[in-house]
Amino acid sequence: MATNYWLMKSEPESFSIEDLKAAPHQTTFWDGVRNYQARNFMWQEMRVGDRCFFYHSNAKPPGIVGIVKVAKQAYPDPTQFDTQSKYYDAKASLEKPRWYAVEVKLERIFKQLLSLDQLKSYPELEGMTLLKKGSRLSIQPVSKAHWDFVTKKLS
DNA sequence: GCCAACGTTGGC
DNA sequence: GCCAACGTTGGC
Repeated sequence: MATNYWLMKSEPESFSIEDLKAAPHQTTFWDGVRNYQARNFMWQEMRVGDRCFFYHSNAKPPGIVGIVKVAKQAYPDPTQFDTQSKYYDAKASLEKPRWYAVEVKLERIFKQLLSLDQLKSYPELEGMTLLKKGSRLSIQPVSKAHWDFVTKKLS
């Protein structure tokens, strides 16, 4: 099956790409996603080996900072069952989990980030979900053309 | 810290 | 099933 491309947002203050670098096996479980569209992408479309841009949101400046790879297919997010967690969801049950997430592994950190301003400046990236007005989706698909363009800029 | 855009919840 | 109220995201 063809590899798909994605973009995943994280606020560096809660989890940065440096945190991922320092994590055991440079791998992390992408828990805490509580948006159905984002969940559906992880749960139903992401496959092991898919690659994702790691995007720092709410950062100075915001931008793409690296690439991660899907290391494990989606499974139920345990934080939804944990009453101590801020991600606890009373409407979720073990029999009927609501929230799923994948594991990702660090692939590379770019020497310099590609900032949101830069991304906006390229006509080649027109139509990219990230750049659409009002787009807040934290997990989003990236077209192969856009993926190739960005990785070429950063190579 | 502000606030626009968006998603979710719950009363009716 | 509508929609107002509320909460969240995320750039600025």
